[in-house]
Parts: sequence; C-alpha cells; structure tokens
Amino acid sequence: MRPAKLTDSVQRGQILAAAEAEFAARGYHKTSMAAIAKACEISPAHLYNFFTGKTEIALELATQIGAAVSARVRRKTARVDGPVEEKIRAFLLFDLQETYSVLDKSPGLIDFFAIILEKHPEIANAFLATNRDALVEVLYQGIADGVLKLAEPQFTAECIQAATIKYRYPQWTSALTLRELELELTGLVHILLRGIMNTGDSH
Amino acid sequence: MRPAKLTDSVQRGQILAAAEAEFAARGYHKTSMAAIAKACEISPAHLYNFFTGKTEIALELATQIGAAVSARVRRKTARVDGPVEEKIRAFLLFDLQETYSVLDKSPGLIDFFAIILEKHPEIANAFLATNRDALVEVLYQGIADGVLKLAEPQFTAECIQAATIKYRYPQWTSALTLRELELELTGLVHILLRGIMNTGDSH
DNA sequence: TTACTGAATAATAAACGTAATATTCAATGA
DNA sequence: TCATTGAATATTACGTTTATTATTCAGTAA
Repeated sequence: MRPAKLTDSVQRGQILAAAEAEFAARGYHKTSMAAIAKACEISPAHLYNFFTGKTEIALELATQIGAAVSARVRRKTARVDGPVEEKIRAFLLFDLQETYSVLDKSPGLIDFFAIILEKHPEIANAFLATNRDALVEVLYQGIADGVLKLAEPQFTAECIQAATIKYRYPQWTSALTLRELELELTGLVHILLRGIMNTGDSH
Repeated sequence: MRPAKLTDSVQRGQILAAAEAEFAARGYHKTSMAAIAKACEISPAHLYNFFTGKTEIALELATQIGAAVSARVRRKTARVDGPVEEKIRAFLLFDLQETYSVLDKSPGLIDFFAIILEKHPEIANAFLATNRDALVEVLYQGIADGVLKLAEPQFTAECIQAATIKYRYPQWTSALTLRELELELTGLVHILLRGIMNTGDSH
C-alpha cells in the first residue's frame, strides 16, 4: 500500500516528469520501470509506493497532458478579444495546434497515446469532455451576446467536436502538414460558424 | 501471366464473390487462397491466372464494395424529392447507414477493411473521391437552384467529408448504436446545412 | 494451344522456449 | 515506525524454430 505522505505529491510529480521524458523518447513498451526509477534515483520497487504500476503512471500522465492541452487552449482563447465567432474559430485552431505540437515534438508520444487510448478510451472521453466544457462556455457567451442562437449548446458542442475529431488523431493528421490541416479546418470552421450564428451572413 | 479470355470476366466475378464470403466470415488473414479456390472448385494455383495474388483480390474487392456503397447512396439520394438541403441531408444519412450495414453484417469485414486500409490508404482515398463527386453534384444543383452560395463547391465537399469522417470508421462508430450515430449526425448536418445555405434561416 | 493442376519453393504466421521486465514482499537501516 | 531496497516471482516481450499458407512453374490433358 502507498503511505499517504506530504512528500508524496512532489515525488509523484517527479516520477511523472521522468516517465514523460522516457515515454516521449522511447514510447510506451520500450520504457521500463527501471529506467523511470533510475531517473528518479530510487529503486524500481519504490515506484510501487507511489503508483500501483506502470499502467497507473501512464494513465495519470495521459490525463495530465490532456489537461495541460485543454488549459493552454482555454487560456489562449481567453486572450483573444473580438467577436465571439473569432473566439470559437481561435479555440478550434488552437486545439489543432496544441494537439499537433504535443505529438509532433516527441515521436514516442504517438505510440504512447495510441496504446493508452486503445486500452483506455475513457481517458480520451474525459479529455473530450473537459475540452467540450471550455467550448460550451464560449458558446454561452455567444448566446448572451445574441450572436448565436442555440437550443442546446451542450449538444451543439458535441456536434462540433464530432466534426473536428479528425484533427485530433495522428492516423489522419500525420499525412498532412500543419499548414494543410489549418487550411482545411479553417474552411470547415467557416461553415460551422455560419451554421450556428444567428444571422446567416458571413464576413 | 493471365490469359485474356472471354471467360475471365465471369470467373473473376466468381472468385471475388467467393473471396467476399470468406473474408466476411473469417477476416483477411484467416482466409486462405485454398479456401477461396475450393469455393470456386478450382485449384489454388489457377487463381493466379486471374489475379496476381491475394492482395489484388482484396484490393479489387474493397474497391468493388466501396463503389457499390457509393452507387447505392447516390441512387437513393436521387430518389429523394424535395429541396436540395433535403437531398444533402439524405445523402449524408444514407452514407452512414450504408457504411454501417456493410460492416455490421459481417464481423470479418471490419478486420478486412482495417488491414486493407492500413496498407493501402489509396483505396480509401479513391472511395472518398468517388463519394465526394456525388456530393459535389448535389451541391452544384443547389447552387443552380440559388439555395446554396459556394465559392468552391469542391473544397466545401472536402470540408463536409472531413466533418463526417467519424461516421466512416468502426473504431468510433462501433461503440455507438446506429440510432445514436444518426442522432448526432443529424445535429451536425443541421449545422452544416445552415452553414452553406444562402439564407441563414433554418426550418 | 491453353485451361488447368501437382508438386516445389518462398513467404508468412503460429508455437514455443528464453530473456527481459513488471510486480511483490520480506528484510533493513534511519 | 516507515521509507526504502534486494531478491523472488509473475508477466510480458523477443527471437527462433516449426507449421501453414502464398506463390511459382513445369507439365498434362482436352
């Protein structure tokens, strides 16, 4: 059993940081508990005082990375000033960029996420839910401003996520450059925005 | 070398039909050339007088199934009378239904397509292109009617395909029932239609 | 000549043993 | 007492051998 100690939180963070570096460099399967332990200067056995196993480390790391992406997208979107439609557009573009950059900078992370998401799709669902909440927030803002008219903002957000899911999965995005993806997504967002705006007029 | 004979065409069809039954029942890898040959009452060696190998059979079959789906969707859409927006809506719903039914009725075909599409994505691209052509046709009809205003119908069709790609891949659709998928797609199509229509007003 | 096959060969997948790794736990030292 | 570990055990990945399957081709019968 893991003893609940004050130092736990910092140690868990340390372990997760070490694990992230290893996973990013080598992928999931080629990263050993021994390697993670060594990076933390502890024995492999001691890792089990903080996590129930490799799976828990991976799950918590994936959740953490997902949360960080969501937070960055939300923060960058908040900084956008302009009409609500610009915020939505920015939100979806930022989302693509963040997803792309996370996977692009570390080859191992593609492998890592592929394995995690196959065995634990609930992680992806949790990420999508968090992400959707941020989108719903912006949608409500648009409704308050009178720019959007939506009967069910929650459902609308689900639809928008469904429409843009392509840009979250490397299996499709990897064939295209970020620029090409942005171009296509911009076109799609243009349609989606017209579709949810109160007036049918665009630019 | 394959001898070019009159009988070839019928035999190739026979082989493809037998192969489809085998693949549908057992998936790609567990279907042997011997089994296909047996179903055709010929020797395995004779298969090579009609196809260069197992891969060619699979590719041609996948192409054929894709073309059949496209054709059915196109035909059913043509039968829809009503405003163009109804045709588009119908087109996208039919597409979902056809894709779903093809994969739903034979467990082996999911495996089959997964393998084919991973090694030969050009098959998927060809299918999408054919399918897009049908969509573009409807879009032009809408433009002629004055219902749609689109600068680049081709690009618009690409965007719509990107938005609805989720409904073509079992990895996501398999978790949901056809009814749930239809509901979500209907919501999405509603947005997309408003997005491309000349007037921002919906029903 | 040609559609067709059996037997030979090449490629691929399955089975299996082995090595590496994940996980547990009794023991230790601070 | 409790954070920590070394050594024991259980899993899992890896490489190698074996069996199955794909493919070729010389040959046969119609």
